[in-house]
Amino acid sequence: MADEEPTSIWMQPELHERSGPGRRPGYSRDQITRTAVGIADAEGVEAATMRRIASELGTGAMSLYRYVPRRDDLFDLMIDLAMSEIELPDHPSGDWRSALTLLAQQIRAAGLRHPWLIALLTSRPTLGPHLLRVHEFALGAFERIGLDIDDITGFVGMLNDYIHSAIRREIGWLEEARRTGLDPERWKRDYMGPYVRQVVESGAFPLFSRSVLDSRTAHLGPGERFRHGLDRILDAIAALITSTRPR
Amino acid sequence: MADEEPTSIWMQPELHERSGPGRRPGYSRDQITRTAVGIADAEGVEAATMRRIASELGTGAMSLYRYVPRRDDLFDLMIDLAMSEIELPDHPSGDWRSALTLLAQQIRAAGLRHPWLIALLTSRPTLGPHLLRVHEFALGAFERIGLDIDDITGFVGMLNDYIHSAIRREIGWLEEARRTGLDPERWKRDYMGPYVRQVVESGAFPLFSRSVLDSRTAHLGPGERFRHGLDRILDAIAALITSTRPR
DNA sequence: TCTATTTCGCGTACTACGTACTCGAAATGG
DNA sequence: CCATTTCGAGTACGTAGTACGCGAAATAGA
Repeated sequence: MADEEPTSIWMQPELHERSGPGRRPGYSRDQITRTAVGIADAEGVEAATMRRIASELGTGAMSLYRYVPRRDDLFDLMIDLAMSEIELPDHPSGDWRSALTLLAQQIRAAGLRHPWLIALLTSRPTLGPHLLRVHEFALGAFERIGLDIDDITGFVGMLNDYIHSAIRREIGWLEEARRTGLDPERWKRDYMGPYVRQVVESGAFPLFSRSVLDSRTAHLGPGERFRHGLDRILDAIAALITSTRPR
Repeated sequence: MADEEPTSIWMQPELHERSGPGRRPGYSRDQITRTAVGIADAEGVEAATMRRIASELGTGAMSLYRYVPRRDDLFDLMIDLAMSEIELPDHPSGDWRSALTLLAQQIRAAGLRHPWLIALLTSRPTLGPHLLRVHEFALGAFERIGLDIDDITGFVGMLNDYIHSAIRREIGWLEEARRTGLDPERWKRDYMGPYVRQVVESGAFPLFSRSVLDSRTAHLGPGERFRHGLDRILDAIAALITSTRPR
């Protein structure tokens, strides 16, 4: 009857078990979302088109619009499905560093399993229930040591900023290679490599060049590098905690 | 003759003043990029289509492909044009904190002038000359106090993570409102507002709710909030510097 | 000045996207 | 069994990026 009010996907009820006449829905948001995630994992988020998802389900593209108002809402559902895979205790236990290290590694694992996740997550303001659950866990880790809510929010923000950026750095050029259709090794050697070499050899950016050439951490595996940076951030937060709350 | 090697846009020469027969180019990468930036600033990056840019220049879409191999390369050019507006001394002077504060505020100003900048910058690995210049400046601020190159890279990364995320937070939902076609006030009240209210009232996420309701920093203006978070990060870096380099 | 050669401008066209509209099919309550 | 309601999905529209190809323009050499 009336226009659907434009509001968050989380407020709009799913097609339900009703009482009353009429056909029963043959699909579900969850089923559609899982299909979309499967395609996006394998071929990139840009392959998860409405037509493609529908054909994977053996139906027509327009059928999906009975379940999801717009494609962007499907992105929100995909994000939250990925976040639902993050396994955390009901409440942070032990010291805050180990709780947040667990959190960070879970998010990293999800980000590697779903290379589109971080890009979507940071490109739209979304607040699905599982994202809220994870966020609440992070807030809880700091709350246990009695900090002000604004400080907590700030620290969780710092941590999130690092986690997201580090994952992006880890998969960024892999994704770029996939998008441009080259295999990653060729991309690095033929596409970006020559340009970086020219920049280095030009001598115009000596510190950048040193960071490319003289890195002692280059031998670290990706997981170790992530962990190293994470420890750095946690050190920084620890320092801020002791300095802002000496009373 | 031979296929154009797929390589970075910065390696591919512009159509030039040549010697030899043939027509002279009537446009330039710079002119095309400035047009694209103008459209993106006013109507969002998704409005800066090849057709639209071309029609703004009074020509056809395919003409642009004489100057830019793919639309993605145009994004790289747009990013670097925006970065070119960042004014910095040739070398960092004074203490590192004031140098980096200047840097951060310049980047924030550019990010507000060009609301698409941070989204593009963090969604693709790009290294244009002006981005390198800005990066080199940040590295230089730390180099003056005699740090190891890996530490410098880490600190600059921390700082960049904050700057980008903070700007994203500042303009994120404004951009989302524009994308969905609502005016920002209605978006906040009608779209996201009811959902957040429901989440808060459900009581399921008490710390998140407190961060929404009890924020003492809510009265701060955007610039002050940015500055406040920036000082926090610089404090954290300062603490790391004294702890990793007490010798 | 004429002409051969090179390069630019850009019209046409193809594929693929999101999604509005519509209506027949299906399933249930009475 | 039928009236009512809801789902499934085909068709179609507008808009992307961009491959292809050709006529127009401009210069170098004669």
